[in-house]
Amino acid sequence: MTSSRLYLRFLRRFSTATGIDSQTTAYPGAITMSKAKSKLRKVQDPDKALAIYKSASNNSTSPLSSRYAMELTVQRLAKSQRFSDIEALIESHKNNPKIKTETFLSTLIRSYGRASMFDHAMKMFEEMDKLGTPRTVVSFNALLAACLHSDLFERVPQLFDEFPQRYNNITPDKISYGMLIKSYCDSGKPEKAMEIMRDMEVKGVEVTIIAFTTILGSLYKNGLVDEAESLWIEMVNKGCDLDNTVYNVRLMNAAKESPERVKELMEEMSSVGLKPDTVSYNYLMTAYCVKGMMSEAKKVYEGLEQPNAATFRTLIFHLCINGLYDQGLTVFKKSAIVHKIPDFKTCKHLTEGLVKNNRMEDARGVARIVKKKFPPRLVTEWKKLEEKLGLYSKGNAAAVSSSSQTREVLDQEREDDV
DNA sequence: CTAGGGTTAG
Repeated sequence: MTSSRLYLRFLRRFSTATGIDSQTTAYPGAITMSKAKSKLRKVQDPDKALAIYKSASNNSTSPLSSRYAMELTVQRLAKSQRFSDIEALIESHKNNPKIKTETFLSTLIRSYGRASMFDHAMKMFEEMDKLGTPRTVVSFNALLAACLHSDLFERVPQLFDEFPQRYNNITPDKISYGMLIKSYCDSGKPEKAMEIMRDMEVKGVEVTIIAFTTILGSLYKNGLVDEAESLWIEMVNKGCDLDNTVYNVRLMNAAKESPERVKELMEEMSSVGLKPDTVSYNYLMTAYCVKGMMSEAKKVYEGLEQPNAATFRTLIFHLCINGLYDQGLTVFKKSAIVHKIPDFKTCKHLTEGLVKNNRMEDARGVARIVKKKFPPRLVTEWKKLEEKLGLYSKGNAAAVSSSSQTREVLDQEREDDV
């Protein structure tokens, strides 16, 4: 279920916001914003996230890192459908004198977008006159971003038509156009996005590498490979400053073909002076996975300095598909230690596989980690699965302690909590 | 002191 749908459901149930103070405890000791960020990344519990954020929010710090910390906090709250808390948190920033600067206010608009609360984002945008904040393309772009993150693709073209007319200080720029392009791509209309691109060329608005990348990815995803290839050629001929992300989009498509094709493209990347990154290697790993070459896939994983959440999700999922639950368990433990455990479906696969192989103790070990790491809503869901699998039914109840392997992971967790 | 938009779902 998307967070925007959850939000709509929430709206039907509640009409007023509640304060956040009654529900949170102060986090002991002030910490720096960068410390807060690294703590926030590890924490899923929305109350802990709020407490960490509050303990850092009063320190003098760069707007960029405080924005990031706020967005992390908002995302944690959103996962638990704590929309009134999100509102209270974001609205509390209106007391900051910086609210009169457009960049600061735009950050708040974007944060609402992170929680799929587009109506709140819009309300903040409309309040700008009252707050005395100038309104230019900066806040307009923030509003478009909030719209995209709220999955309201069809509203972006609408805003694009109406707002520059309504507010004479708003002139869409290359980034506004980039988001218009993305809205069409997200709604599965890359042709329409191509039209906008041509339109930009006529109007003399720069088509950035990011806009190109958006369209390229959409063409590939919609199976328009020939169109994608000719767009790529066009980009190269124009002398576009190619970067990792655009190559990664090409690798995404190559991964559907073969590992060899991926390696070929990665070599091309290197030859133009780019260094394949974790995302690039993830596509190589994926290419091996879809061919069932799991030992090759694992080699790619083991060679990674910084495997990310997608690395773990993809590898564990495919190990499970291939019945390699033991290896899946090992990789899962690794993912837990670095706070990047896979999604619900993958964890479910793994646990079911372990149960099927009578590895009840290991299955319970996975379950314990999952319950510690998932947001509350998913934990509820997870407990239903445990019930169904009979994870703690009699006969299994004797061994309530988790296996020594998974206990190590949880011990590590406790150290992190201090 | 000029942000902000793009890539991984099996």
